Amino acid sequence: MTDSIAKKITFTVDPEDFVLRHIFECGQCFRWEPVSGMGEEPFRGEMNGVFPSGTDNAYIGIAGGRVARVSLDASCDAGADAGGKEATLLIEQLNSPEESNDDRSFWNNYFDLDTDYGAIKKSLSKDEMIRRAIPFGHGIRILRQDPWETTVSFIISQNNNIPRIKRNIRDLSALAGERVSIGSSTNGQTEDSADQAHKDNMKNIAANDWYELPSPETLARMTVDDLAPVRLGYRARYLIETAQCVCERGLSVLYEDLDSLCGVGPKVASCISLFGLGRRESFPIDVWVKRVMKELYGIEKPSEMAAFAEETFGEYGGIAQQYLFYYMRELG
DNA sequence: CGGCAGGCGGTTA
DNA sequence: TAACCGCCTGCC
Repeated sequence: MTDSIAKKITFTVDPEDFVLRHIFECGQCFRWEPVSGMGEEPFRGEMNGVFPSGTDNAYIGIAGGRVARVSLDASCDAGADAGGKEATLLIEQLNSPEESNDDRSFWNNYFDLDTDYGAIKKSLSKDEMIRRAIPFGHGIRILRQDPWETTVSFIISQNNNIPRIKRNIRDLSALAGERVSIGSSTNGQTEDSADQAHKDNMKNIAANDWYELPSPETLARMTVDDLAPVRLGYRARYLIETAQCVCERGLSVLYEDLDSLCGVGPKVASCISLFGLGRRESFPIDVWVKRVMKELYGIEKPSEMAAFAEETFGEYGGIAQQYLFYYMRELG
């Protein structure tokens, strides 16, 4: 990474409520990868969520058209008051979108830094299971992601695994998205598919450059054949049809409207609401949650889980879901 | 080789 | 409305 062109933005955060690994590895986002220490070239290989030893506090990724390296310095100590710890969140941003005049407010919003997670944890701790789950994922925060990106991401996520979801999103962006200009990158274009050659070519592009997700307008004009190199499987048609709907009607904020999109059912609509629309009460029910609900609360019927979550977790259902997820993951 | 992965669409009772 | 099945793909 070329330090000279990076814009540095810092925030003071409470490390108890802010852990990059918890934020980026919980399955809410798919465009961040762990990178090794200061000053080194970022490594963006297929990590499958595994960290190189000792380098779990820096990530590189893209959000809101901004490519950035994000790190947290853990070397901090208590302030004079209240015994609260502090850490510095450092964002080294490599580019700025054309019309952006306030990158700082973008990241402040993206990481939802005005929300007091300590208070949320306290509220959720009224439930004994959540109280026990929190230590395993205490630094989670629900990011405020772009609704369209969230929609695309979670349509792709169905019946899929995280490494491939990440790869699909990256390849889709490389194939059809706008290249992000960060000053020193190579140029590359591909058109038709001699399959293997195209695949290799695209891998090279994706490895060296950053691309934004294609817009609804771009995707709506594409065909399943156009998207074949990305190897989305049956999800390609879902994406195109959804893009066409969004172009015609806009992306609704209503759950019922989201649910009616092609390739979007209850789980994906809940994820869009939670991760893309800031609806913290939204409680996505996936296979992991079903296991948790059975193991910890003895609820076996999926049809009863939403109501249970609403009663038990209320306005913070989505955040409770994240703590439970980490709890379950740790316990295996 | 079959099983499976952070669901959904479509079809049946 | 609940239960079932097939699905692209990649990895084990």
